[in-house]
Formats: sequence, C-alpha cells, structure tokens
Amino acid sequence: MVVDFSELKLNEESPIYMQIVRFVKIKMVNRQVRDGDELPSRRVLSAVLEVNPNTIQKAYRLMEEEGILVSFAGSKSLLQFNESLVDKYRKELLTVEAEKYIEEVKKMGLTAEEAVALVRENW
Amino acid sequence: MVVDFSELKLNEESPIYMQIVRFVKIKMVNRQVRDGDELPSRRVLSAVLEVNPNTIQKAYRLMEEEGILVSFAGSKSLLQFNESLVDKYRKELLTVEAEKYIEEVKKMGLTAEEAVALVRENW
DNA sequence: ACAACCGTATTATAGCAATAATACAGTTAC
DNA sequence: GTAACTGTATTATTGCTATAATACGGTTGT
Repeated sequence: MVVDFSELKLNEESPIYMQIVRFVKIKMVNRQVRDGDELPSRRVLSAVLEVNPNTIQKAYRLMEEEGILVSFAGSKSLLQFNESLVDKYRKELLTVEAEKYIEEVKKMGLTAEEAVALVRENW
Repeated sequence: MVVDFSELKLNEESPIYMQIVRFVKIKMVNRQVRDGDELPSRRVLSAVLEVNPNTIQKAYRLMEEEGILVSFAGSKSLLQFNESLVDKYRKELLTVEAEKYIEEVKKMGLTAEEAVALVRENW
C-alpha cells in the first residue's frame, strides 16, 4: 500500500529530486506499485532518505505536474496512473538507456556486435 | 599536430571541464591524437567552444594532474602518454558505459538477452 | 627588444541543488 | 475537540559550475 523507498540508493550524478521521480517510475514499470498506492509523507520520506523535506517536495511536485500523483493539503499523496502510461514509461526509460549506451560506444568506434559482446561480458 | 575540438558538442549532463577531458581521452583511444600532440591554448579553445577561459584551465589542470598533459608558462601544452595508458583508458571508458547500461536495464527487470536485443534494435 | 602570444592566478557575480528553520492551514485519529 | 499528523510556502545559507574582468610574468617570433 505505502510505497517502499528503502531500496533507493542516491548518487551524485543527477539531482536527488529527479532520482526520486525515476525510482517511482521504475516501480510502476516493474509492477511494484499499483494505481492508488500511497507515497510516504514528505516529512517521513525526508527522514528515511536523509534529505531535506524541500527536496522531497520538489520531487512530489514534479510527479503532480506529470499527472501521476495527487495530493491534498492535510491528506495522503496517492499515485494515479493507467496501463498505457506504464507502457509509455517503460519504453521511454529503456530507449533512453540504450541510446545513451550506443552513443557512447560509437564514439569509441565499436561495431554493433562489439557493443553487444561488451554487454554480455559485463553482465 | 594541434588537436581539433570542432567536433566536441557540449551538453548539460556533466560539467564542461569534465566533458573536455573525456573528449581528449576518447581521441587517445581512437588514435586520433598521438603522444606529443599539442592542445590549443586556453584562450583559443575558450573562444572555439565559447566557454570561459577558467573552465578550460580547469580541464587542462585536471589533465595535468592525470599526467597526460604537460604545460609551461608561456609555452605550448603538449599531450604525453603511452600505449598502456591508452589501453587502460579504453577499458575504463568502455567498462563504465557497459556497467551503467546493465545496471539500469537490470533495474527494469531485463534479462541479458533482452538487454542485448535492445542494443541491436536501437543501433 | 618588443609586441603578441603563452600559462597562471585572483576576485566578484550568477544560477542551481540542497540544506535549514520556520510558519500556516487542512485532515485525521483518539 | 484536540493533538498529531498532513501539504504548502517562505527566507536564508552553502557548495559547485560557470562566467566576467583583470593582472602578472614567461616564451616566442620578428
């Protein structure tokens, strides 16, 4: 019911508020959250992740603007999404990662098969 | 002789000074520069890339600290490296990209073969 | 030797992410 | 109904990246 954030390990490669949004989208894609599930309160999550409440608020605000979160003053914050949105996020997230990988290895002159082999080697 | 930076397209995903260092390393890996080749002066490169001279200085300083650049007051800035360093950079750069890709697609539950297929699809 | 370059250094300013400390009004649970 | 929570908002401060404007002394080419 209440989404678990204990597996979220923050890094310094991107803003924290974006990592939080991404974490939720990946949970959607993995069917680890369902439509109507509840997010922890801003204060609770800020304590769990040991980041400032304002940073959490920024993440939640972003999700509201994307239309996957609804919250009311004094009330719970609930996820809101349908299957077609999950499909869209899944495709988006995977394509972005593949394109990033491909772009970088192309810079170093790899062929498609070398890029594929490199994935297998490092898996 | 003088390293060409015209192909370097800056983005906002990482600090500019780091993108410059990475660009040089990739040129090393691709044999597009040789030991002893010259980098443009700080002022010239700052004009070419349209960034502040201090940003270029930060990049060059970093390369000096990594031991691939030597520069003297009033004189040219020269690349300095051997084959084993190229091999090291090649391996480092490729492994980092593969690991990043693998880590992300694993988060979304892909198998190795699905990850491989995704690379082929987007190539 | 002198002008035009070089590398190097310093100080100030701006924007963004994040922190810190509050404050206020709405809701929920007992 | 009251206490303990909620979302929301504001102001100040810090650190990092980048810009801006200089300044100084070394090297190079003519």
